[in-house]
Amino acid sequence: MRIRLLRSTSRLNSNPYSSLPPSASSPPHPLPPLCMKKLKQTHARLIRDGGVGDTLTAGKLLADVVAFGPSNLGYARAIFSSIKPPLNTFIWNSMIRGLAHGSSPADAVALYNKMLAEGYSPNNYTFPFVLTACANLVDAAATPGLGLAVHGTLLRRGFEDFDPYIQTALVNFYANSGSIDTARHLFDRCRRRDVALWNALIRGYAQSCRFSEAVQVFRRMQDDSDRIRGDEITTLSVVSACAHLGALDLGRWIHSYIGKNQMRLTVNLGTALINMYAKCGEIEAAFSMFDEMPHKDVRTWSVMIGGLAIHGHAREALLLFTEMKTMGVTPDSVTFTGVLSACSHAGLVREGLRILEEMKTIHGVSPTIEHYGCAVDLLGRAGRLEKALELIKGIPMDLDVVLWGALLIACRAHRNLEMGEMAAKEMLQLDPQNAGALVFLSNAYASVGRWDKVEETRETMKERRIQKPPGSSSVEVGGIVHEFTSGDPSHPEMNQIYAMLDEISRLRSAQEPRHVAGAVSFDMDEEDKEQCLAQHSEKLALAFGLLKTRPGTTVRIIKNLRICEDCHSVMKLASEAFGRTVIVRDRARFHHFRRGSCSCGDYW
DNA sequence: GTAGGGTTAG
Repeated sequence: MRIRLLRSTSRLNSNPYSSLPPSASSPPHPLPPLCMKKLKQTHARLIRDGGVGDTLTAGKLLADVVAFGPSNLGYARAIFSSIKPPLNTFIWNSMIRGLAHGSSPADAVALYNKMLAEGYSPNNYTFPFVLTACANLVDAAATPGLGLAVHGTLLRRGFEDFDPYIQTALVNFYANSGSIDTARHLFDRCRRRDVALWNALIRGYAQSCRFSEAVQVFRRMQDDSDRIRGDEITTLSVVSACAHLGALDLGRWIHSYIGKNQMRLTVNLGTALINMYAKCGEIEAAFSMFDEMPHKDVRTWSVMIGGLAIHGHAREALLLFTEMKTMGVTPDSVTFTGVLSACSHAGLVREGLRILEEMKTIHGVSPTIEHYGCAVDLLGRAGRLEKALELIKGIPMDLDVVLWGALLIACRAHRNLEMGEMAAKEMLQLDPQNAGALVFLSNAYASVGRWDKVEETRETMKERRIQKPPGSSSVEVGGIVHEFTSGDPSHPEMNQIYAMLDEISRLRSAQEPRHVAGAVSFDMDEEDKEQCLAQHSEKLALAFGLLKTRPGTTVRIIKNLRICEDCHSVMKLASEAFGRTVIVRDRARFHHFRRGSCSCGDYW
């Protein structure tokens, strides 16, 4: 399958949207910087006329400035500190509000504490602001104490039970602080639930990577007696959850729900849907939607480029990147992650390195550790391990686990034990609990018969109580997502699944006699080889999908780890033998298996 | 006079 970008390439130098009606679009950037200028003029006039000395007037000015967003925080602070006491609650609230959305939300909490210390009384407006600040703290999960104290204060003052804004802010705070179950508890206790409260919980689950529960909450919202209708924000969160889950049927349903409820297909929604289709394996649907969007912002382009990248359509991703720039859209840090990952999945080493270089020199976007990670991945996959290591050594910032992890994966793929061992040790220095590094070491030592080292590594894992990440795969059959875990026999139809696996294995030995089930030459996959290869979760999902869908139907599998060589070849075989398209999304990318071969060209 | 919920990558 090729993405047909011919229309796109031929329109590189023209604006294809000029002929389209603007009705289905959002207005482009509505920010009016001129008004800020007007506010400053008002301020000047107030100073001249002496009106700024009036607390009420100064408060209004402050609130207006804050409403413009965090870019004017310095100015807001100056106004705030020029107001002579006694202040009123409105002024405190406005300043806390401004700080809560700024780069240092801790300042908002500090100001709130100062307000209390000086004997001012917070009101029902104060708490949503300060709770938002607590939720926005850089590491909200590590410092829940501030928000908990705010919660205590508002309870003591009798606020919790009647104000929906405070309740929503609380749910949001707990969800952001890693306590989604507490958030749920509060939600369940609320008697009147409006759409924002539902949204806070849905997003909370999504943010905690509990996507199925996010979807469940959305379904419950549909059935709720209050008959609350979802809005754009609800839809954005749910579509995003579908993308993570790979739940195509549900995603399509939401798409039609948008139509049925006469919701406007805004740039944001369109972008979320494009992302959903791409992440659910429907790259062509994603592309045609992209093509039809009359207005696109940087996210729309980034999502499409990233989507093409994970499907291995690197050339198309690069073409789109060029087109984006031609259209005057400035690429950002996320765009470059997509572009670099496109290069990486297709082995376009030279292009990738050039783009990494040009990020800074031409586009003024400083590479982050993630971009370097992509570059290490790019070199590593292509087998240029020494060059990857050299790149790592030249990185002008603190190295992280992900970066060494990229090298580790490359070492695993290219059987470089020595460098892999080094990378794993670096990872363990940064994160002693890193399961991936320890599993690698254990498998790698086993592969060369270093049983003493194997034993030592396993002991370490036991001592540190590290669990191997279980491989799990899901397959959607009739709108229901079935999940399988490696070696877990608990599925009620396991006998049939095993029978199907046996059949595949017979087909296989007939075709490739050297591949007797379970025999592998080199023992360095992501999953532990103690578990029989035959029971890798994607094989269970494949067997189930083949059994439960009509002949000719595409089988779609989502897997949490990278697919191993053995499973990859089984998928190829099954696509041929059963005449099926099998689409597997693993941790890194998509594999489309058709007629015995894979879209990745065995490069992954 | 002021408020809560937002999509993209790794």
